Amino acid sequence: MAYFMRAFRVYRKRLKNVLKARILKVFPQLEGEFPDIPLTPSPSQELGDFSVPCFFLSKLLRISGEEIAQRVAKDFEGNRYIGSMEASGPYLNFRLRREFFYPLVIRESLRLEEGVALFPKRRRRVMIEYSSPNTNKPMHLGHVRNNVLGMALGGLLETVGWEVILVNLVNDRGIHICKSMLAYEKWGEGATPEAEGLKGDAFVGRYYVMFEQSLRRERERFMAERYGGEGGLSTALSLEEFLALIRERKLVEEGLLERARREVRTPKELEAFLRKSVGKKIWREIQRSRRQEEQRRKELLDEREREFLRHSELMAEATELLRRWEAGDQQVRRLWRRMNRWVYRGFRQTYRRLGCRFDKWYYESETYRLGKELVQRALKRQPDFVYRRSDGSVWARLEGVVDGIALQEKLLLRGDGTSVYITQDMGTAVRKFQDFPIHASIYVVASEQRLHFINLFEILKRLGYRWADRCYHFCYGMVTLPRGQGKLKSREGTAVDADDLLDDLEARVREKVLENGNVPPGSVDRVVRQVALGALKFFILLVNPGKDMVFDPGKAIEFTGDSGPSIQYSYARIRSIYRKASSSLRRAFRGEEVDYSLLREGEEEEILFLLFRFDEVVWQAAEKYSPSILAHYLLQLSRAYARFQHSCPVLGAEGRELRKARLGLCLATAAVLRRGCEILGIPLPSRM
RNA sequence: GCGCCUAUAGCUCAGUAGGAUAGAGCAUCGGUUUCCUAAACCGAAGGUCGCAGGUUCGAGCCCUGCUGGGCGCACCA
Repeated sequence: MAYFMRAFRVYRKRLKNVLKARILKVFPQLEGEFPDIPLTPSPSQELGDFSVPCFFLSKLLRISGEEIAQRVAKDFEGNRYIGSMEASGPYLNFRLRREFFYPLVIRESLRLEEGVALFPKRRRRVMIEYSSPNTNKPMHLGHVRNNVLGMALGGLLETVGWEVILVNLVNDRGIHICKSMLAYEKWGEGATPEAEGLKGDAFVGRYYVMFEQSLRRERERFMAERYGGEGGLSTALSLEEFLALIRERKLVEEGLLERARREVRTPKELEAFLRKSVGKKIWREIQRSRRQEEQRRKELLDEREREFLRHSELMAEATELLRRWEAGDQQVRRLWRRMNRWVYRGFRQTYRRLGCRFDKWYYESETYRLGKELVQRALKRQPDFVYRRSDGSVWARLEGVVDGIALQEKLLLRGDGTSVYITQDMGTAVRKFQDFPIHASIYVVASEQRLHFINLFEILKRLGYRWADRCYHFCYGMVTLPRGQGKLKSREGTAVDADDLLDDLEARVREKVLENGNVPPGSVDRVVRQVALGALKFFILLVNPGKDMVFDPGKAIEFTGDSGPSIQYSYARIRSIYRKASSSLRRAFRGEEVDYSLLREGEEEEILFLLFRFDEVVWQAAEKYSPSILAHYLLQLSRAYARFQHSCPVLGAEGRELRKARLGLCLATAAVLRRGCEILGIPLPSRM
């Protein structure tokens, strides 16, 4: 018995060989330079099971696809694999022999239930860094996407044979942590998460928000004092300001402006109004003026912000804490350790809920100095690449174009010798390859950091690390709130907290579970957790990682339709059928031959052909780093199963042989759903 | 100002390395339960695939331009 699932691949190979032989019989001149056959599922069952678009040979043969298809199909007599062939335009459609194909699909799928691997081991290790939270606040929706994608990617790579090392690089030091610490020192009055009945990370996050709020108040006072009422100036122009700007620059006639004033209520509407009413040239001029004005304001605001930060007492205190932390001040370190412990305790709970696994934890407080040494060494050994400026700062001379992006000089050490973000990441990258014999290193980090990683990998490459081009930034899009609410801002407390989200989902699931009453009381809690998690994860995994996604906390996650619970539901119903099957039927199914060619309904066929694609889908999802491919497939299978179950009775089918065959189909479907969900990190309850 | 990403049904998303008539779900309207879990099933309606060109037997997918949206271009992380 093979230790991995290979029958599908062998079968596809044979199928192609048979097709190739047939084509060669008709076109012997193709011998020697035969291209790979593009085998695709037929668009509809009426046409056939599989199709080959014959364009792929028309260049070689210099015959139209139509004629090729016709000549290949003509007088085909059938063989062990293929029953019949038919040309339809340039497509060669054919049907498989059921008596051979069906048992193959079902038996092979059932082996998944016995724990058979999908692919052989590759004896290669890959490290995946994901999650990487800051320890000053709880994880929010953005982290949830990261965690869910990280785990799913790990599952996929493991499935295709990699040994996967999952790591978390915790950002446990820096000014943001000092902000929480300062607020706690000032206003905490010795409170603890236990005393407040709060999760540790939520507790600490509260002080971070407190700091930011006080800072905002301080900013407002400062701006009001220094700049009068204009303290609250914003970058974007208000309607009045926009109108005034256009008048001041005499860009359009007074009359038009008056009309605009009557018809328009917001800057956005004014924009639309003007675009319609003025010529292209003037419109451009307006756009340019507006941008100019906004740029001017931005610079002004930035200058004022810098000025404020220089004078801010709170910031001064936070910076002082950071300085003492770096100097190893015992008291500060004690507080830091204490607060971080609280946070980790909270994080571990959340990770447990989300089903995250980490094989190794890295802490920036331990790794942040590593990069400095690299820089110092490069400064000596590669002066043409890494050099010091007169102000003491150290730079990398990056140039050229990578992925369409022109590289620029990059700061590696500040004038005072301290390291910056990229310096730390350089050190950690090297550390990873020292700690583990890994072949590749993947970073699951949001797309806003694309440039950072391009720079990082390029620097490592220039420093002579061969593995630099086996580092990969798995970037995923931002999670945004609907209706232009923009980013989730944890500072302002507008972020959707991961724990709150799960709590909310669980409450809704619980209601439904209790209402349905299919779950024994002792299992309700577990099932509720599984279904809520399935809903959340599936919602995220369904979306292509590269794309931004809109998350509407109120509406986004439904338990109906394209959702995790709908897949869990299909699975639960199969388990239910199996539970209700008589023991004699189960025995017969296990012990006797089953005639799967009895499965002749369209609904049954649809499932069989989907099952047959499972290994390919997983392979492709892994190859493309795209869990959404697998997620969509599972949904498709689950839908097909629901249709089948609606129209084909299993236990009530006519005849014991048909009952056996259908039971096999159900269990094969369950096996594939289970394995697929397992890969993605989605739990499947057997009742719900 | 420069660069990267993106634009598919009212909304949220798919679209398999150019291939047959562009698909799901939600929402809307209509139907299905003495039957293995109605978190389901069936049907209707909904589209100039942002706009304009180009490449070829063929383009939602590739190229060019334009427009809208997101992100980036820190001695922040």
